[in-house]
Amino acid sequence: MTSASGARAAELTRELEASVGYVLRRAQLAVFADFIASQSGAVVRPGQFAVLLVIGMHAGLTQNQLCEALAIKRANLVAMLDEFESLGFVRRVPCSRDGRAKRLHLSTAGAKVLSQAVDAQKRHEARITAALGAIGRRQLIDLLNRLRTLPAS
Amino acid sequence: MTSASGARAAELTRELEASVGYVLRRAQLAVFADFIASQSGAVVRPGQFAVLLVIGMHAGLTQNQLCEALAIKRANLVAMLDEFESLGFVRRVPCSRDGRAKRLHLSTAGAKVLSQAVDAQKRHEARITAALGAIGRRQLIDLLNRLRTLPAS
DNA sequence: TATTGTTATACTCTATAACTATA
DNA sequence: TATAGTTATAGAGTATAACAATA
Repeated sequence: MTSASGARAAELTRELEASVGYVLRRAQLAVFADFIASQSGAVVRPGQFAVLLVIGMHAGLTQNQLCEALAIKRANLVAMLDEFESLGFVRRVPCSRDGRAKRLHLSTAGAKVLSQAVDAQKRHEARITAALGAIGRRQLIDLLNRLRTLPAS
Repeated sequence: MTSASGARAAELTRELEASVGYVLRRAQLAVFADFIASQSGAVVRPGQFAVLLVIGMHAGLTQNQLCEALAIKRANLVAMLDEFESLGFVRRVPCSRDGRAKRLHLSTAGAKVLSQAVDAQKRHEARITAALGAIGRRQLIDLLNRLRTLPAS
């Protein structure tokens, strides 16, 4: 145990710095902040970016498919789509084959916003590559993907 | 662009899987879920664990020092410490040298809860090491630490 | 019966402004 | 004046239960 007198911030977290969860969380916050800072004009948050990108790349997918792909709850997608629809970025189109489902499409305005966000994201990823190197970036993604399938307990 | 008909979840996120931010977030959620699942008895969330651990390892540090170390807002620490105090885990002791500050200490009960949480965290980290290997784990932490200092813009 | 989208709700995490008491 | 802790508040993110319409 260390005396608290004169303790500096870096010292206080020494034990936590060896914890994957802690370092992972701090890095994730920094990356998201950089993602936000990279935006110009209309600001799209990471979750919104993911939704717009998947709709843009897979026009006509249903809300349920989108939720399963991004691991978000159906109930939580509703408000985001309501906002995108009110901004004229996304259209919900009744599915002809299944009267319960709605297919999602980007409007021209939505495609433009997505395009700007993609440009910003490229600058953002370029800063990450500058920090890690291309090889380090690839290693990081591989290591993170291994964590996504941790045994349930 | 891919047809949405018959699209599977894994297909829909193909573009995002190359994004560090997306993979990082998904991994962070999985790691935190595993951290929670590793607990037995009293459940401590990751943020609570960090607070208890830093107090336990650096008894007598002030709330402000704790906040700077963990990058949390002073205002947001108050409720957590109120809860810990009401549970008898933490004591706030007026600082003799600075009448504004309060020094933090774990009670015996708090130390016991922390000890159990540390045991759980060791099992949690062991699962991570099993998934990544010791070398992969070290590489991951190094790569993540480089992301924590991304240029502001 | 089961599923899709929806509503309502609640809890956690985070952020800002303003207050108080001290320095 | 500046700082430490606090209060109040608001915005995101996430989770569950229940409902209507449809399968």
